[in-house]
Amino acid sequence: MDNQLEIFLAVARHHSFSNAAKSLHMTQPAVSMNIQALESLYGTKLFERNNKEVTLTESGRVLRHYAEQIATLYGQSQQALMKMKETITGPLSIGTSLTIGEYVIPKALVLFKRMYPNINIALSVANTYDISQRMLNKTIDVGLIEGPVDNPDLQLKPFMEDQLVAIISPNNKQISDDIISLEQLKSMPLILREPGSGTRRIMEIQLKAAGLELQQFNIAMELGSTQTIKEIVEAGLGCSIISQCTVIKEIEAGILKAATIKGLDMRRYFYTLLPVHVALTPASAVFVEFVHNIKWKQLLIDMPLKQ
Amino acid sequence: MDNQLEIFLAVARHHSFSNAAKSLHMTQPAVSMNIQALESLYGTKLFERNNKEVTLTESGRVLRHYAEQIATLYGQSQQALMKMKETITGPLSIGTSLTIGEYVIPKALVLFKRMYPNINIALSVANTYDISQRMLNKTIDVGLIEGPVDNPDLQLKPFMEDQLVAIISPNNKQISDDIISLEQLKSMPLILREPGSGTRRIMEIQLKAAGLELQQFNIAMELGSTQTIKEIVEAGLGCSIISQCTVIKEIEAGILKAATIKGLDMRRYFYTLLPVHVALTPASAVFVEFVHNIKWKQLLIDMPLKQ
DNA sequence: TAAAAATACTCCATAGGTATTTTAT
DNA sequence: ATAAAATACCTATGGAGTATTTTTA
Repeated sequence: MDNQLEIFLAVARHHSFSNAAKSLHMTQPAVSMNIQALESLYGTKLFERNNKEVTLTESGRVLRHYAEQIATLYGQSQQALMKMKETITGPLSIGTSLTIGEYVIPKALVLFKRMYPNINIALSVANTYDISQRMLNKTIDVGLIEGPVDNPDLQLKPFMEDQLVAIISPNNKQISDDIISLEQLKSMPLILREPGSGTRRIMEIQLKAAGLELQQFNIAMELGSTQTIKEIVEAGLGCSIISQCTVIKEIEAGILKAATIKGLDMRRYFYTLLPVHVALTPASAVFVEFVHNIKWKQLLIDMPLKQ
Repeated sequence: MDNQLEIFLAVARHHSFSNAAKSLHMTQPAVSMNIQALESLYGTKLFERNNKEVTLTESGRVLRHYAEQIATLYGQSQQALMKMKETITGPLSIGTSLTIGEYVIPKALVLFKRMYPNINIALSVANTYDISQRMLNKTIDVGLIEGPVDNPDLQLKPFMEDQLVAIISPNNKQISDDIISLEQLKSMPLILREPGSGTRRIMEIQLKAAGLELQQFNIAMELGSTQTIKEIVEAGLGCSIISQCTVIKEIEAGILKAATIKGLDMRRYFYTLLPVHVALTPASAVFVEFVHNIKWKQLLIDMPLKQ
């Protein structure tokens, strides 16, 4: 609801600016400013401040009367919209590629389930080809994948930008500035995802675009598990090239260090995969909507949900 | 009221983002963004956009139901607070010095009267001494003055910062950068307010502080009318030193050019003048409150009310 | 192709934080 | 002296504007 009225009500309830601030998870000066703004908006003092007690003025009491009604209406409107979402029910089968299924979707599903509690989600993780096949079999409703699928019965639409980054141990002092050169990369043991994975594919394409071959690098290992790669890099046994979104938490925590590769454009997109000619179930429709409109950056950074 | 809901209602009413934008005096992209923000807040599409028609979704209709109630409550709260202000009545006699009475107070009084329609204001303009005398006679309730009054029965409190600036004709190409040096000032015919005026007093004090005397300047005229001074300067017959707040409009319009004087701190304050031991009438109390809390800068710049 | 909405990009205002001061008991 | 609110100052974010692109009837 209107934030200033909410602050006003909190102050009225607590008889204190500082306590209201605490309850609202903001600082006391911020509360003061908001109340002053309201007071100047209405042209009236709303609180009497004697420094042991904050009490409503007569105008303040009048405003509280309305503010409380407004607050309950906001609450009711949210409940009503929530109710509408509860009417959307049914099973929803989602197929995702490995990276998305492990690192991108989990947090989003929590949010989605909170919004649509009566949609029952089944998530299966597989490679891009399998997902496209299941889509055609109609064993999944929606696919979330990293790369292209060439099938006239399937449609792709990007929902999120990702970027491959080089990751190294933060103990490695050679790399500064969050930028790494191709020469530096060649000099280090490289740990990669297995051939055929979406991540690997993008990397090969981009290297080719820059006139390079993987053979020129010192490939130490090829692994099917993102988690294993991260642990090996963390142990200082080499560097890897990997989706940014899989290492956000480790970078924040200082466990790993990420660097963009000079001269390479490592951006790529994640896509929703849908059948072209089949009508969506309501559950699928709202899920696809949701996936395309959610603010992924905020979600992945600000919601460090234990995975 | 909550701005986003207002925008939402406008779009619902107009069945159009662009028309809603016009009615709200904002741009179409701004409206789009606000609706998108609401939609992502509630996690639901609120409008169906087919490019000839914008219609509410079912969720949108639900939200409208509540938004309309919220809107009327906001309106009612304002009316209720307004009613309270209408209960404050009676005469209010204000005495001001020349600059304040001519250039500062008029716009504020319009606002004040709108807030407290049943307070009847009498404004008299006089010099600081006369005002202090009338205060002691109790022929005025509140004084607004530019300088100090030394009387134990009267109290002063600053309510606004002002600054003296040099003003010249914009045709004068010698002065650039909005800064003028004392040497440049000495070389020009100077038109001043009469001795004894608050403006003149401040200027003399500041010059003395900088080790200068007025005799060192080329004083061409001494006038009791701010308006006349402005017109003479506008005609290019010299420069003057005058309250910034008296020339805001002319500077905006490019009729006059203002410059701060290098090396001099020409700030000064305007004060409310009240009796120390006399209880204020409600009308006086709210007026003094009003004068101290109003955002003068915005008022003087943004509200070019024909004076 | 013509309208209306969405996007890209830039800039400025403002909201909120930290640090400090003022106030009142 | 102490606790609470106000103020000063700063920074970052977001909101709104302009210009442009996309959409779809």
